[in-house]
Amino acid sequence: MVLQKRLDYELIGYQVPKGSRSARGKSVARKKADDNGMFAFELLATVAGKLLSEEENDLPLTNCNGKTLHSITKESVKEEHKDEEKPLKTEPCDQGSCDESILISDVDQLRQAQNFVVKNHGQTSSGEVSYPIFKNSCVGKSEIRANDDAFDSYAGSARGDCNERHSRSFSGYHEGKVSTLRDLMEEDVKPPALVSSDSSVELPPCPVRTPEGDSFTKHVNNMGIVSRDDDENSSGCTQPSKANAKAYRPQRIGNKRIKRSVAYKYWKAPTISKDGQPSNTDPDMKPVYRNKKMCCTRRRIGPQTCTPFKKRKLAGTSSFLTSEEGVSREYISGPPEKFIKGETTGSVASVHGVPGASSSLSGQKSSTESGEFHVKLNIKSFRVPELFIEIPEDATVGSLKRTVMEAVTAILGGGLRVGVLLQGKKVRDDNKTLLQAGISHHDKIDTLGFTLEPNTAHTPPPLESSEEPALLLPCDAPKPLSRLPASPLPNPVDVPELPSDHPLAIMGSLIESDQDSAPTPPEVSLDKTSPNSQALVPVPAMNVEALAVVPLPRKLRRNELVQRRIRRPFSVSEVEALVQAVEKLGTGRWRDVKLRAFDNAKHRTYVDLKDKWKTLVHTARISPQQRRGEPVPQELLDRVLSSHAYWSQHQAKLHVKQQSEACLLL
DNA sequence: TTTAGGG
DNA sequence: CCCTAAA
Repeated sequence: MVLQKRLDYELIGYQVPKGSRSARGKSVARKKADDNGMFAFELLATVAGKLLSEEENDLPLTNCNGKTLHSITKESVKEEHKDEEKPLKTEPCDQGSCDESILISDVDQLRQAQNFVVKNHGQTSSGEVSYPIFKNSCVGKSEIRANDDAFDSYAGSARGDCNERHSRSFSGYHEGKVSTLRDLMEEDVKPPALVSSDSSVELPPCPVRTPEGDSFTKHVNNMGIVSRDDDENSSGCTQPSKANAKAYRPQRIGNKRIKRSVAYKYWKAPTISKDGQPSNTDPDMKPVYRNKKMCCTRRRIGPQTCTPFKKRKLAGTSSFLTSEEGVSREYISGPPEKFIKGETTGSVASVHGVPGASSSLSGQKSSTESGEFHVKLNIKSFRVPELFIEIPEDATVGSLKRTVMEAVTAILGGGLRVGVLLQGKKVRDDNKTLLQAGISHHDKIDTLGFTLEPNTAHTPPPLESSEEPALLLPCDAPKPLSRLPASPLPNPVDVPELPSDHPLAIMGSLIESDQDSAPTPPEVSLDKTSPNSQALVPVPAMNVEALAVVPLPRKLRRNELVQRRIRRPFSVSEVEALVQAVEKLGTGRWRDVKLRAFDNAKHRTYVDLKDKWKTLVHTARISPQQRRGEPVPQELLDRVLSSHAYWSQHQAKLHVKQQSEACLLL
């Protein structure tokens, strides 16, 4: 099963500092195969945030060739919303040099913290999601593979925001100047091959016209993340970014492409612009172009800040790896707070996750504090613990189904409890906040999982301790997803929403489970050798990796052992044998009857035979219309009655005799 | 363990 | 079929 998480980021675009060359290493952030793709976004967001923070003020952008490019600031972005036609202006770099090292260090930090692997782009191996962040100073690529469907859905949702001010998505401004998560997002969507082949730039879903320069569609040449689109022609910096926006006029490849375009939020200009005016003062976000200085600042989104911008949320799911899943993916936009803190610029608001629980797709503006993140977790399925069922081969499929159902019911009948696992440890204190529990912490979030445990309360404590956790949902999931065999349960468990302080916290947690609709669990074994069937015995799933994480209390299982035996209706032949034996031995010698007629039928105990006789007598006394199940020949029933009468009398006689004897004794 | 009955 | 008191 898959656990889907939604993380909301605010980050949308950023201005690349002139001096930032750190990007030039063609370094690629690659996430481990088992990691969630979300990290890529985080990384991007972080980097972007760093860039922004470092260069709050307007910075000139240069392409690989050193040519000054148009710089885009948040403000410009804002303006652009209003006036799309307005071209961006190029600015000289006022600010001091930007230190490239910053970026690198950030990446390193991220890598350490998040287990990122930084590699050259080319090193990405199959099975891994590669997130090339910087191809080189001039060109950045982002490649992420994601499910198209998911993306589309996301895009669609984003689309709704298009009309709203500030909500417009832009993939980039001026060539190479601005790269956004969107770039990544888009790239992600397409398979690598497609990406590479596709040179066209994607437009925002909304009816947004790009100005001459198609600012929206442009990509940053210089640094940072550049969408592949730009790249297509030039692999790397070799290709100078096009200063002319026109050159980059986006091409629409298809609806799909368009849909994919992700809406990004714009950052509001920092409170203080270069000119010294607070940019955010303008509630309307009136666009202002500053030729010389543009402010790139991030604005905090929060009630207090009254962010004018609407946010768009990118949804990303950790399930990137498993495209086949068809799971909707959500992308995270915006860097974690953690990273934000490091920002130096005072005037700049840090990028942070969108607090609001508002659906990412909705594009609603979140009113929540910046510190709050909402994550949506969706457990699509879960795996059923192993069940061992012994059933005769002549049993019907229907009986098998019932048996399985009984076994499952026995396990789950008492209800389920949800357990939260963090790094394999159970979080027991329900009152803790996620932050307190450490879920918000990056380092600890790698593995967030859930367990579904049988509710012991209802189940009487049984005998042995050999139980295992009924259901354990491992978080790590990418792999499991792909290989889930599964047997899905009819009803997936849904975990609506888990708020988390940090979106990333949950990233690591991908829960997947399998569910198999099949009533017959894979584990079911049919014992052909023995005609007899035994009761169901749930086997602990401890041996399963996924399940092994946390041993659950063993008490739960007891009643499984005690599980009711499988119902095995007597066949006519059995009835015949029974009647015959009883006629000879009488009622009251069931052990002898058993040995005589059912010695080889291990699943028929003398109690069973006695019970059957009882029911036979009852059946014989009722009208045929009232009888159920396989009809018993009337002839047998007649024998049952006669025999019953005979032996009853005989027994009575004996009883009387005994009594009389007793009396005599007295 | 086996019986005998109620559930 | 289960559960159990009684034997």
